[in-house]
Amino acid sequence: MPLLLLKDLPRYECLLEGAKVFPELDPSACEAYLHLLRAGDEVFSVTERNLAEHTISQGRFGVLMLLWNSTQRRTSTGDTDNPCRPAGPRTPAELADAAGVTRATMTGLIDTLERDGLVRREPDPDDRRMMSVRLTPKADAFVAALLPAHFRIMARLMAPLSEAERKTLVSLLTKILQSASELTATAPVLSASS
Amino acid sequence: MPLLLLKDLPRYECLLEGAKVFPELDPSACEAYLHLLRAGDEVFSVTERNLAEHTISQGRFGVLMLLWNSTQRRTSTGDTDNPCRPAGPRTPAELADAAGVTRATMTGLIDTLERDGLVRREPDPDDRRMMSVRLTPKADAFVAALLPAHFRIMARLMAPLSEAERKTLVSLLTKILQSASELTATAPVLSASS
DNA sequence: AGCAGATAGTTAGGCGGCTAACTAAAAAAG
DNA sequence: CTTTTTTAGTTAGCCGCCTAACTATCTGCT
Repeated sequence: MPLLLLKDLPRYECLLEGAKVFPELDPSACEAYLHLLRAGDEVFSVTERNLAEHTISQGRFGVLMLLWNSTQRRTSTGDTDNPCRPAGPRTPAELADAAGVTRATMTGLIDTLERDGLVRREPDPDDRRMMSVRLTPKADAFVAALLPAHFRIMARLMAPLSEAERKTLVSLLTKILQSASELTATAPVLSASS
Repeated sequence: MPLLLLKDLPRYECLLEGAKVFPELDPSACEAYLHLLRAGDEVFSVTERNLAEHTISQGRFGVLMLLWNSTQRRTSTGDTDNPCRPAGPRTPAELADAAGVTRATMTGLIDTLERDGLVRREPDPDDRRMMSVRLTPKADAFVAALLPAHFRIMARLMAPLSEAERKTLVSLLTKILQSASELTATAPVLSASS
């Protein structure tokens, strides 16, 4: 997320000082929060820069990956129950849900991908409201050429962490993800609650 | 970072399977990468939703915070060397640097804040190219009213983590931040390197 | 059958990122 | 002292995100 605020994260002492003014300020929570956003944004922008060299955005890349997974499934040799390849060709609505964006946004992404010749829209024969989105051969080659560098960057980013540290990180992030989901689920009226 | 791809993160077995096809794919690195982006995005959107209830975006909130810090310093009782309040009133260029956005973006943010009466632009008397951006009293009250809930949300998000876990998380994220900076600094030609 | 409501996709308009091009002013070079 | 270069800020235009409103189609109720 762009503009995640504060290129230089505040020192811990400053958070302690802030806690004197605002009793709600939990310094260690705030520090973790800021580092999480900062690291996420930085990592995001590193991969984004790599993708940009191939003239594609994170969003469109995500759509290609989702469709590519579907393609793989279609051409795979019969392991239709493989949980790694759950679905077949996808509709804009499915893609939007999987990517976590609105359908309006997906329309725009598919527009751009189609203009660039990476994707085709085909009407669904059974339900005339629906469309099927498919990768073109050009897109297959494009993704296959792109992925090695993409994976290499992930490996580079995580290089300083041992396997154990990576597991720890994932488990900590999972806990945070959990509490974030709960905050999202419950009515967001925390203005006065504990 | 909106659209960070994949609402449901892939299972670890699927990453292992992918590693068979792409030798560059480091499963634990990829898992950590995906969790980091996912958690960062989720946490971001939780706070964003809270801010949106007060009709302000993360970006504009960030600008207000930067300016608010300056204000605090100006009104503080003489501790001019306090590292927590490094600078005085700020120019658009300084704000852009501190927030990590371009000056063009900062112009837009300040435009909106000024339109909403939270900020004033004042010409610099010494250098007629420069502007000074200052918070209005309305903005002071606004920020003071907003921060408690904001801090409460951070605390809620990090609630499941112990103090020790938070320290661990911060240190792991710091390592990742470090390697991300190195990747940013070195010419991003990793297509063929190790 | 016929109509109300749900669903798929698009369109319109706003915001916040970006780059690139521009203006005005200050600083540096000659 | 003029000319060139650098710097501060804005503008214009693209992209991806959003919400809200709209069209077309399908589904279900009576």
